[in-house]
Amino acid sequence: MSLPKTYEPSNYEPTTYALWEVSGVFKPKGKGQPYGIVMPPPNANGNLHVGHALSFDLEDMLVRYHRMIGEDAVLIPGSDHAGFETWVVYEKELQKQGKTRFDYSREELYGQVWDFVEARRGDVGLQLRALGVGADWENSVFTLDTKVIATVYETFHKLWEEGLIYRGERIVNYCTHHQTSFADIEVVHKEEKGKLWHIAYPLLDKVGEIVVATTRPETMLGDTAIAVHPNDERYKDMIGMQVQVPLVHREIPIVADEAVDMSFGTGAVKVTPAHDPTDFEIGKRHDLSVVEVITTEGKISPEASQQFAHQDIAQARAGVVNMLEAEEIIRKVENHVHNVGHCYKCGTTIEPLIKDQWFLRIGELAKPAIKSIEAGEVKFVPASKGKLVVQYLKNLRDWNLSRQIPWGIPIPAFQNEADHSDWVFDTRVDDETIEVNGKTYRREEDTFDTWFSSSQWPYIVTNHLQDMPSGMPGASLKRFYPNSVMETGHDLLDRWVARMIMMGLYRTGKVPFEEVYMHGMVLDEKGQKMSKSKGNVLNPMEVIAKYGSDALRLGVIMNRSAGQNQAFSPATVVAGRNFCNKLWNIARFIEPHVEKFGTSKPEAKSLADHWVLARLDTARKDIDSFLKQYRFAEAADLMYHTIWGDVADWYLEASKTESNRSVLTWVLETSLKLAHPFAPFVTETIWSTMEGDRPLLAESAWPKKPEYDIIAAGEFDRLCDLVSEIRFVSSDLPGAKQALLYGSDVLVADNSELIKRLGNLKEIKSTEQPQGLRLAVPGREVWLDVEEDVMYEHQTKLELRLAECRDRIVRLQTRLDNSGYVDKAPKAVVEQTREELKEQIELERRLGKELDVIED
RNA sequence: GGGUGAUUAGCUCAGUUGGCUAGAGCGCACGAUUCACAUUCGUGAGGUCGCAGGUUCGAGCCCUGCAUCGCCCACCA
Repeated sequence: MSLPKTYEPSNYEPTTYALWEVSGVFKPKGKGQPYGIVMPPPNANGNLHVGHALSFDLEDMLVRYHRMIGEDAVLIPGSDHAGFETWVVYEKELQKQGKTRFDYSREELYGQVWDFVEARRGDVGLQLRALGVGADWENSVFTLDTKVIATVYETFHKLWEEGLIYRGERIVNYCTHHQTSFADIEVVHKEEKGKLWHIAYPLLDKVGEIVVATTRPETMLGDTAIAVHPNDERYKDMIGMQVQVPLVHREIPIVADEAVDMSFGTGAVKVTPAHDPTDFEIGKRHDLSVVEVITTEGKISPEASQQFAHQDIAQARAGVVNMLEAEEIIRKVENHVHNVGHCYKCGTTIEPLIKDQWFLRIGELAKPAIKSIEAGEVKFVPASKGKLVVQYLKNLRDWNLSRQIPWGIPIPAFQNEADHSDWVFDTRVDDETIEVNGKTYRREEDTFDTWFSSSQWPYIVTNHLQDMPSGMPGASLKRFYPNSVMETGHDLLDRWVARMIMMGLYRTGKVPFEEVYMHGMVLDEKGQKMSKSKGNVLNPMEVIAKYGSDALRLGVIMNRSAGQNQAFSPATVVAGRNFCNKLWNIARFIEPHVEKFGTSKPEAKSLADHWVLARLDTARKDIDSFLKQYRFAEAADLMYHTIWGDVADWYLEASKTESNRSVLTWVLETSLKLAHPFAPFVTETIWSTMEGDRPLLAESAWPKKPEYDIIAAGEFDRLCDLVSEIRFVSSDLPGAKQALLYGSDVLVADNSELIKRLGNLKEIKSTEQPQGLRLAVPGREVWLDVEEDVMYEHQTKLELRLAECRDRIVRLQTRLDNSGYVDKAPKAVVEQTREELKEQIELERRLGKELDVIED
């Protein structure tokens, strides 16, 4: 025996992967129906987690399957510079060295982070290989590769030329710790307990005051108006009057604006355009001046208040409240729970600040995307995600593209030193200043939001926009746009998938992919979200080291449905590991019988032969259908049970009585093929151990329908029914093996050796004078030869079964007596019920006879 | 506040045009075993499918309401 007793994944996985890689099987062939998946690029800097394992395993399964059914399948890998994510990690490194970002230029920092990432970049590739992910490594793309930057610049330029890009002072979400702004989507809102202060502002045009309610009294230093609702009777008379801001004694107007909610607080709101998005909008409508109170460091600015200058926000708030109390103009303080934005990395409260940023107008881009999705040009699995994304696209506001971090693609824009409103597009981003038409322009120091480049990933990776002669390396990838399917986590629906559809349509006029499969999150064993801060992140490499890569794959895909979060289950991984070992031992059993591998044609002789061919063929068809519907867990489950149950437990056991080399060979080949997408390593390892000239399993063809006789296969089903009944009845019987007696029963007569082995019987004898327990199997004339007292013990069990059987008969009969059912249900269903009833009546008769014998 | 998902066996979960006695893995009980595999084999126990109504010949699945848990989105100061 050339294979050891148990499968040890770590002994084979690396060499098996090398086999694939050397053979070039993962590269596109250039002919056949294109099937391309672009991998959501993992962060180049860092380790994979189990969620990645799920994602990449699903992609790999799809690609392996489509390759085997003859398509030109490719998985194009990549890695992500992950702008902000990586920057956060690197900034911590800087901190350790006692440095900050301000000690270096943008170029220096970019270079440092590049080296930092480069040193760890290989790890991700190794981890992906350990997962068994068969990707086209030569065409791997890094998100900062020249071709990426070039395309991103083209896109930005096109958007600029078409007026879809603008630079504007807007309220941005600013993290004072990371010193950068964020897109709305990157802000995490949390409920916080705060206070609602009611503060009286004295009127200047008449005696009196107007009371406003605020959660942020310190921002009153920057108030430039009070706003009320135009329909609010309480304040109608005051609209247009001037009031005085306490503490700073600025005169500001009372304006009417529909954005004000009459029912909240006092119905009057202080307007601080510099630090609140709504206030900013009100400010624009009423042409209010803007006073910035809070700096990018999160301190009070000296321009706003000498008194509170350089204090942090909490301190200033306390100070302001104190002074207001001293002036006796706080009318009321309420407890108030409200949502506050936080940095998703460090938890710092996000400050809405005014900054000059680059924005992308979303409206015109979102419309075609919505239309395409609604027209079904992009199909979502699960379908509900399509509706969600449309909802999201309809409510999108303009996209802030600017990030104040050096690790990213520099924004290719320059500002006229003499005229700050004059900006030009230029890609010479390495020059701090450039000359255009005799004027000096200074470069923008900000970089793009990572998702701006990521949103263009499908057409960049496939070189779709590049003008390439067909022979050129990389030109062959063009046929993979639009991608066949985008497989990614449902958490990226908004920030990535929606944007890819928008940008894909914008640049190429085509949707970037035809289908989207969204997997759910892999939670920890207790069902909690995995996160670094909780320390419950599971490294897939540890799981692989313990159980093997295939076991991990089976463990994460089984028992899981699309879009649904689910806890990681070590028990399922163990089940996967055991399955691999089962396959291994199936191979060990069949190996001595194997004829030439790779060209086998099964010649079925016995009933079992016909049956196993039928079972594998049916399984193949059903796996096809499951995989086409992205029902991975069901496909894997079917594969698992067909191989373990049908092949191992029935067919191999049967072949111990009568073996058929050609069928055994085909069964092993076919099992390996069906299992390959789900367990690539162990199947390829076994495949390569067998005799015969043939390609690697990974490049072999998916099984085709073999020749078999459906009647013979059905006969074997009858035989299995009999064996199951024998086992069921004898499991209760005390003592040694039983003997089976039969009357005129051809199936039993022809297969007595087989039945004896499978039923674990002492012997099988033909008899004219039956005795013992008559077995209640429709169509059979068989008895278990047992002593009388044993029969009495068995009586209760029989009675129970008889009762159940009668119960069923009543139910079936009632159903058939119901004219509504007979008239309205499909004929086939009614027919089935009739058949069922006939069978049950037959069973009842047999059970009755069995009991009669005992009672006599 | 809006949206969305979940609720099925002791545990983790499948169950896609409504149709046989609701399934899997793990766990549990009983039994087996030199001859592919104890990472094994055989047998079994265990479920009013969250609750209440409705539609239907027929509902785990469709409709309405309720309850509990989760996730996402959101500029009520």
